[in-house]
Amino acid sequence: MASRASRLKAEAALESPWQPSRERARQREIKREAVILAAARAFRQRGYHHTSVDDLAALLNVTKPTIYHYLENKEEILFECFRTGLDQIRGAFDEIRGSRDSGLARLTAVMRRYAQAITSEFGWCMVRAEDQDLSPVMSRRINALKKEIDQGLRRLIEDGIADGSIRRCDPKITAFALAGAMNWIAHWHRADAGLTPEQIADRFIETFVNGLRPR
Amino acid sequence: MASRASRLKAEAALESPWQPSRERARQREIKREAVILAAARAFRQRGYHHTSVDDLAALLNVTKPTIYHYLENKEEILFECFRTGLDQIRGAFDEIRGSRDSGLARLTAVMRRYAQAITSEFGWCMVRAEDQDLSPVMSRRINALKKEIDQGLRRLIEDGIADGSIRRCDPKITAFALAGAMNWIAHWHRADAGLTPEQIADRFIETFVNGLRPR
DNA sequence: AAAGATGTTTACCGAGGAGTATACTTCAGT
DNA sequence: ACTGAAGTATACTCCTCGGTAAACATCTTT
Repeated sequence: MASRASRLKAEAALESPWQPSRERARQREIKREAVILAAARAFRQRGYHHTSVDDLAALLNVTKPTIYHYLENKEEILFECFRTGLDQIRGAFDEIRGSRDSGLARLTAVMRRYAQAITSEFGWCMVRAEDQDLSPVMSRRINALKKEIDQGLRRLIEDGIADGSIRRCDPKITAFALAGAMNWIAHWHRADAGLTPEQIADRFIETFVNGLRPR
Repeated sequence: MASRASRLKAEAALESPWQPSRERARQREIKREAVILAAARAFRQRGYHHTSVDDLAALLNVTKPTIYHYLENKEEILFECFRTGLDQIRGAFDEIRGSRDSGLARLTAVMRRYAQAITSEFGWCMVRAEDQDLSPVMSRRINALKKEIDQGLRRLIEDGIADGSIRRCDPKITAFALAGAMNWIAHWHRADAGLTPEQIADRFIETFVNGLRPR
């Protein structure tokens, strides 16, 4: 909507001599991210549908049209929260890319970062936000990211089986179990009390690695 | 459904001189439950906030005030969906009450029923519906039920440790991991394709019991 | 058959909230 | 200082949707 003008502008940005000053663009980006962070917090606390754009604006000491100056609509706000969280987890996979550690070692490394991401401000959005609140296009983009993470987990499990660090098992179902346990952290974890993300991750790893049956 | 109704009618006919009113109360209960079931389906498919009471009414070929004749408000509809799902899981614990099996054996029995409940129509409501959509009073009731289930899992794990069927571990964190993996099934399971609840449960049990490390 | 209870509908209300038209303000570059 | 772009606010619009009043219909009891 406001988009046509700004899209055209964005396209022209590299060509035109009248680029907005670097500083201004930076400020804009900072503000945009502030909106997204405030939204992630509010969504986690009150839920998406119980947080109005006016609420967000009030949290940032501005008014609603200001929010719309930085983001197209409420859906885009949610999408960015979603994406930010998922990107953190994808980052975990980037970090172990090229590592020569065993599959299991790499898997546990990912799980530690995973736990951090899930307990971050954006954890809620990743886990609780619903497809239904996103347009089909955005929803597909999110699902692609989620699938990437799922495939990454399976791949690590397969690698672990291949190198002998992980017992022979069904990578798909094992990945589901792992992801489920991790994602669910967002439902019960409270930052103010209890275990740190690292502690949770370590105990989950212990649980999954050793199994319930006595050895 | 029709068969169930007529069976109940036959039973009532033999029991009571107040047969008509009994029958009526029964019909009322049946309709009330039909609303709840339709709601559970719709919530799972479209989400709570994207399902209006008018939508529900349309699904049942009635109008909105009819819905309100059977349930106080939309919150109560959600609450009943929630409760129905959670009760199924609580039922799993009732079934093993008094069993002399090992802790691990009882735990796996519960997990099988748990998987069934989670993949039922009401699975979504248990897992995805948000506290925020319930009044504090209802929310507390739901949380009490959830806590009961959590305590039940921990108890089984503790029993298993005591009787030697389960490795020494932190019951709290283990219960969280188990519940998380199970609850997450609601996010990826599609009834029309893939594994049955029993198959999922069995593979999860295998995963948790044996662990990732080769034995 | 009348009277009441139960069930269902039509037609409405009012709140909340997403999004916008438009005007005012600030600031960067000339 | 002047001009245009960027940023912000005021003051709306419009629509969805939860909930309800009151009438209409049907069934039960006497």
